[in-house]
Amino acid sequence: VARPFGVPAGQLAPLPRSFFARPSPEVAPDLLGRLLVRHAGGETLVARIVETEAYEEGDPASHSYRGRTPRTEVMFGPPGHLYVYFTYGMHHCMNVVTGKDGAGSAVLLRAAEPIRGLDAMRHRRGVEVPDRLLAGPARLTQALDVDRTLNGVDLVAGPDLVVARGRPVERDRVVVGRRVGIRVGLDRPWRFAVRGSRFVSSPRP
DNA sequence: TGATAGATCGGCT
DNA sequence: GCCGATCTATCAG
Repeated sequence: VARPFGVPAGQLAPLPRSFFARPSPEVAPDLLGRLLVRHAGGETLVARIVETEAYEEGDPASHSYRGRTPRTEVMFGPPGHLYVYFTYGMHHCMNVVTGKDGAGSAVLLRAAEPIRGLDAMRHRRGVEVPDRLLAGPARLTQALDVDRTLNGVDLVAGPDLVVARGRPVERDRVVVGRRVGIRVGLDRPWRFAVRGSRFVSSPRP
């Protein structure tokens, strides 16, 4: 079979919008094993998602909790788009918008396994070991050159960034745990990771 | 591995 | 003003 970017061609088809139009706790584990295909700097970067977190409307840990604001506008928009925010004065984090238009829910992408474009990622991150290139939400955005200029882009149509089919991870290969870096909403076990993957961020679930 | 401090600024109270 | 869906360096064990 043809392997355009180091993966079978069939895995590069974008996920349909209907995939994202579900509650985030349902979409988040289903994103594991999917591929991020990023076109930047004249080349194509590919990474396999290994860790995600769900954020819902009515969830005190979610940016959407206090309602619609200029920052969270995209989160309340139609599913299948990218929500990027800036935090701690220096980091960007990226989310996939989920649920129905108007819902205010999203899935934070926390870690991925680098598949293609390792050298470009190493260059942007200033790190050599593959295990550390994409292991954390801000590391992921830095390596893939994602910032607020990509806020709101369509992940189904592309072309800047696409979430492709990849190969979904079986339920018994998924670890569930507490979300990281929050002080409220800890009762919702909405962190999902590929069991045993060395590309997952710490603390390990 | 675990705990801790510092960096640095936009968003919202 | 306060604090954050974080990261890195550094120190202790």
